[in-house]
Parts: sequence; C-alpha cells; structure tokens
Amino acid sequence: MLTLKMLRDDPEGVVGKLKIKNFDAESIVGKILELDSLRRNLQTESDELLARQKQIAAKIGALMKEGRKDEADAAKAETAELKARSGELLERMDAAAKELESQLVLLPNTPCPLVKPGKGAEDNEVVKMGGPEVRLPENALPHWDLARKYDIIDFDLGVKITGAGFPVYKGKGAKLQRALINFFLDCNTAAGYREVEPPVMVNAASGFGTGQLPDKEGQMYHANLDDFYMVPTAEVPVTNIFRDVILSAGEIPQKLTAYTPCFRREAGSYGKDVRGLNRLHQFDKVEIVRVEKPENSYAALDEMIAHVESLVNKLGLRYRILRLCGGDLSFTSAITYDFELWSAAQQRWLEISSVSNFETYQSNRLHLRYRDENGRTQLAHTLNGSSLALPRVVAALLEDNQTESGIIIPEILRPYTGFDRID
RNA sequence: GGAGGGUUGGCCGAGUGGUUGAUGGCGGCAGUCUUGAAAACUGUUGACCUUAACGGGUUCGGGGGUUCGAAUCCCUCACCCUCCGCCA
Repeated sequence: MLTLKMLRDDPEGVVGKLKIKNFDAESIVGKILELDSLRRNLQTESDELLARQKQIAAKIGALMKEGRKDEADAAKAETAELKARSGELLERMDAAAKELESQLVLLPNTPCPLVKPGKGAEDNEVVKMGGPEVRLPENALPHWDLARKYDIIDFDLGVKITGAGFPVYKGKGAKLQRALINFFLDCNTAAGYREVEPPVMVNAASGFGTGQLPDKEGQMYHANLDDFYMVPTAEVPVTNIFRDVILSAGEIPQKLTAYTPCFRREAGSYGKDVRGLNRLHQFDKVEIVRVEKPENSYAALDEMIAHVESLVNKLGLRYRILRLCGGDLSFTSAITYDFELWSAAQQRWLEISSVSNFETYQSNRLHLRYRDENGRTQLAHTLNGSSLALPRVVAALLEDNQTESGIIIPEILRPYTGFDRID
C-alpha cells in the first residue's frame, strides 16, 4: 500500500498519478487525510492521559513501599476518571486507525513517470520486437491439436482427475516441462539469483503482504479448514520471505529465483482465451524476485528485462516486449513490462512474462526495510518477473517449431530433454 | 489427534505484580592502549507511533481480561519442544 507520508506530503500528486491508472482517488485520499489527522489528535490526547496515569501508578508504588497506604488509596481514586477517558479515547483511536487502513488498502500503487495513460491492452506500447520470423508448414496445427497428435498433453484426462484447466503432461510432454524448469532455473542461478523452493500454500498474512488479499481473494484457491491459500505465483511465498525483515547494509540487494506450480481460479474466463494451454488453473512457472535499494531499483528492473529477453532469445522464439499503459497496470505495480511470444498457428501474441517494479508498495505492507548508510531504516523496493511461465512457452514452442517430421526442440534445451524432436 | 513443557531485545539468557524497555553475557559500534592487529579496559548499542524540537506513548509470541500498576496473574489463539498415536 501507499505510505501515509506520501499522501500527507503530496496528496494532489498522488491523485494525479492515479488518474493515469484510471483510478479516481480524490475522495479516498481526502478521507484518509481526515482520518489521519483525527487519529493523530486522538493519540496526542490519549498519550497525555496515559502519561499521567503512569506517573500516578509510579507514585502509588513509591507510597506503598513506604507504607503510606492512605495516601496511596487517595491516589488510586484519582485515576478512575482518567482511566475511563483514556479507554474511550483508545477506542476511538483504534476505530480511526482501522478505518484509515481499510481506506489506504483501496488505493493502487502510483505508476512511475514512464507509464503512459491508456484504457487497456490496446494502448500498451511495444518497446521491442525480436526473434526470428515464424514460417509454418502447410496445415499447421494449434498446440492443442499437436498435443493430441503426439499424445504429450492430455486435457481431457485432467478434466477427469480434477477439472478443466488441469492438464496431464505425458511422456515427452512431461519431460519437456521438467527440461524447461531446469533450464530456466539454471539460467537464473547463473545470473546470480539464489534458488529457493518455497511452500505452495501460504497463510493470509502472506497473501496480504504481496497484495493478493484482500482485493483479489477470488483469484486464489482457499483451503478452508486451515485457512491457507494455494499460491497464484512464487512471488507470494518468495517475497514474503522478507516480511517483517530489516536487511542490514550487506544483505541488500537480494536476488532470488524459485520454481513453483501456480494455481489460479481464473473465475470469469471463457472462449478461445482459455483454449489449450492459453489459460490454466494449474501451471508451472519460474520466477525471479529482487529486493533493492530505491536508488537501484530501476537499474535492477532493466537488468531483469535484459535477463528475461536473453531466455527468450536462447529459445529462438519470436517475441515482443510491451510497456503496459496505466489502464492495464496491475493494482500493485508501478511499472510493468510484458513479454509475449508470437503464436503463428493461433495468429496471436501469448503473454509469457511480466516484469514489474513495485517500489515501496509491497514493502510497506510487508514491513520490509533495510538499514541505510546512516543506520536509518527505510522501505526497500521489491521487483519480480516471470522467467518464465511454461504453458504458453510450450504452446509457442510446439506451434512455431512444428515440421512434417515432428516438433523440433531448440538446441539449447536438448541437454535437458535428452531428445531433439517430438514425433 | 491425546498429554505435558515452552515462546523475553541481533543472538544466548535473567527476571513471577511497583522507576524493568527489561540484570548479565555474546555480537555490533566508538574510544583508551598498540607501529598495526589481537587481548584487556571504558563507553555505547532494539523497533514502532507522535512531535518543528524537547518530550510523550506503544512494544517481553498475537489478541482479550484482572489491577492504581503486568514480562510477571487469568482467558484465548498461533507457533516451538518432549512423550504417545498416525504417517510420505
């Protein structure tokens, strides 16, 4: 969430920036500032009362020690009224703080200056195109037909076992998944990211820390009995490693990578968007997460983009990089670059990576701080990116590399797959 | 799942109702000594809220209660440990 300081220092600025996200923050910001000053006044008042109560209690202690019981009893009477008043004040203060928090959580992150206004996906800016042109053979098939033809991904079997969106990978299909995961992890660790294997279920505090809760509750699978959530992305458990942490000067930056299956309810999706591997309820993804000092976070973002681009290039796939416009930015992001692969058989771009800087939006919720040169604690910046999400990489790879004699595995993956084609 | 024992500052560890935000040790930082380092000695060293500042307040796993006063008593939740049961 946004920091109160930001809102106090420059409320108009925040409202203006949020307009770029097509978010009208005017009334919420006004309410927050009102609640903030109310809360602060109540606190000052209540602090004074508490200070007096403490003084009297200390006096009573001293009197009791000296055996002056009558005087102590007289002092006790004094506190009765103070107690009642401060009790009431605390209640009001608590209510104001709660209300303030509930309003603050409604505000999305402000976009950084590079983000342009726009309504939605159609206004995103293509910042780069790369990779070879795709030339398909006659009668090229979409990946769901290829999957059936070579018996490598079984969507119907997944429906039987669980439901739609839970495919079963078989044979070379399963091996390809494992190869891609290992390939991506190896590339990431070679680039200095430390590998972690986190839990794939998280508690509510973690969901709140990265911003999935409360507003995106419906996107996560929830285990009622234990109040755990299936992770929608490794970002959640990995970033929460740093919840309530103060990093010392030597511990920042942090660069982590993790593979996890990801679980998304995707309520409301339908049609060609969800066909085959295009949108699943369970899928595999390798993620990179960074914790940076504010002054370094944009350089880190550029590094992450270059790194993800290097992965796509190694796979030899046609891609483009988009800078999302304000209207398409996620709630928590200050800036996001999307990577998309060209699916020639489907004649559409498939999103395979999203690289974002959250600045202090997550760290404020997480209480993730670091100690600066002066020994003061400051909120750190968090960033993350997919590197990469498997299903659509697999979709594009199957479709774009299909030939009469089977699907050609990119050279770089062969040590991982142990085969050079699927046929 | 059953029974019992725990949770104190960066770490270890005292503390069972009255200046205890908390003895002591380790670690960190600064200084003395030393050519330098080590050792020794001295000092210093949590976080958060509020304030222009002085100051004030909160914080001994979380929440609630008793009391003039709670790290200390009571209730409750979470987590950890031990034993039993179950088990990849």
